Amino acid sequence: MTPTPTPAAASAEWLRLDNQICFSLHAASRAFNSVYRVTLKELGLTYPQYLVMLVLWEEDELPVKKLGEHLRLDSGTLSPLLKRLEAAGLVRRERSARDERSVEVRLTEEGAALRERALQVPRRIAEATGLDPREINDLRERLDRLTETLDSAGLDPAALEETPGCR
Amino acid sequence: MTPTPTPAAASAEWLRLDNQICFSLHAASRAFNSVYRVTLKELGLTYPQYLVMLVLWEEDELPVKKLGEHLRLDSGTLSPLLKRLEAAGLVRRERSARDERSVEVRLTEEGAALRERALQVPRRIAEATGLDPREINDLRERLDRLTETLDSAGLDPAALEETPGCR
DNA sequence: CACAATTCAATTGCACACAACTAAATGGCC
DNA sequence: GGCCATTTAGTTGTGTGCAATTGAATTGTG
Repeated sequence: MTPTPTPAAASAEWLRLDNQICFSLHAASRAFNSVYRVTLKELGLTYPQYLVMLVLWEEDELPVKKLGEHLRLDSGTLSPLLKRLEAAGLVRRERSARDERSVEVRLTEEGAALRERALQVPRRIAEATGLDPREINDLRERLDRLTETLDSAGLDPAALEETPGCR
Repeated sequence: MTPTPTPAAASAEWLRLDNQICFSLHAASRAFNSVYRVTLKELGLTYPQYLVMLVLWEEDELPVKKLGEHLRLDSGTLSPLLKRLEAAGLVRRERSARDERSVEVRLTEEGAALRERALQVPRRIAEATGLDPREINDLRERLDRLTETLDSAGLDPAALEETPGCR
């Protein structure tokens, strides 16, 4: 099938393979998102909002900055998202007294209470994946390692230089 | 650590596990997206636009509908995206003569020529993942199976009913 | 032929995601 | 104390992603 063809043909082959892998990741990500959307609809949360609530259910109160580090999201994404959560009555935002640059995000009673209804979400998602906990855990570890590798590769500008064939 | 605790505690544990898995997927997806963004910048393409171009480099011409089936995207996403590609001079859109509901998308010469410069993209991405082709293929297959399972689970409204504990 | 159901692309509205920028507050240094 | 670099949220602009709707074209049925 691929008997070490010419370099150009090999690149073309890679372009097809790449086609497959980026399709796969893109599709899986959106399929997951879709399942979460359906499941979270009755809680009135979007998927990213659910992620924020997950952190808050563990931490109870923390500045936007810390939230962003947990979720790898910047203020451009979090500011409007948190405003919507505040408008929904699930969180409060208030300037820190100690450091007025910082905004502390904390759960309202309503927000804390929502956790009870959210307890059923993970099981539903796990069922939808059709995987057992061991497989889920394995996939999670792979994805974490992949993310770490991608981050370190992506943030390094030198990586672009040391790649021959750019010109 | 988890010696078959009370049901409520078990759900709480799942909520933490779920925390991990959805973080992982979310982060991996965006990390990938980020690497593609950097790599595609010099081609003047976004990641979804690159996906569209990949299809067109294989198919050369096809209606928006088919494109959407390949990519699992609807016209709400594709219409503005294709307009941008057209504005960039990479594709042409024209009403089909046979069926005037349909819009045929085809590459311009410039769009076809861009393929040459895109040939180096897959290798860069593969390098950034730090995985060998076998591992990439394995991951791809897992993701494809997962997507298939998620889609069939998500589109079935009965799945919500047969889940006890919703009330 | 007429009419209803279907198909297809486009549009609208909402919610991320992220780059780039702004503005306020803080901390370090002289 | 005064000044400057840094930190922190927020804002703006662009580009998806998707649900819901619109409108034109086509197909099926009587």
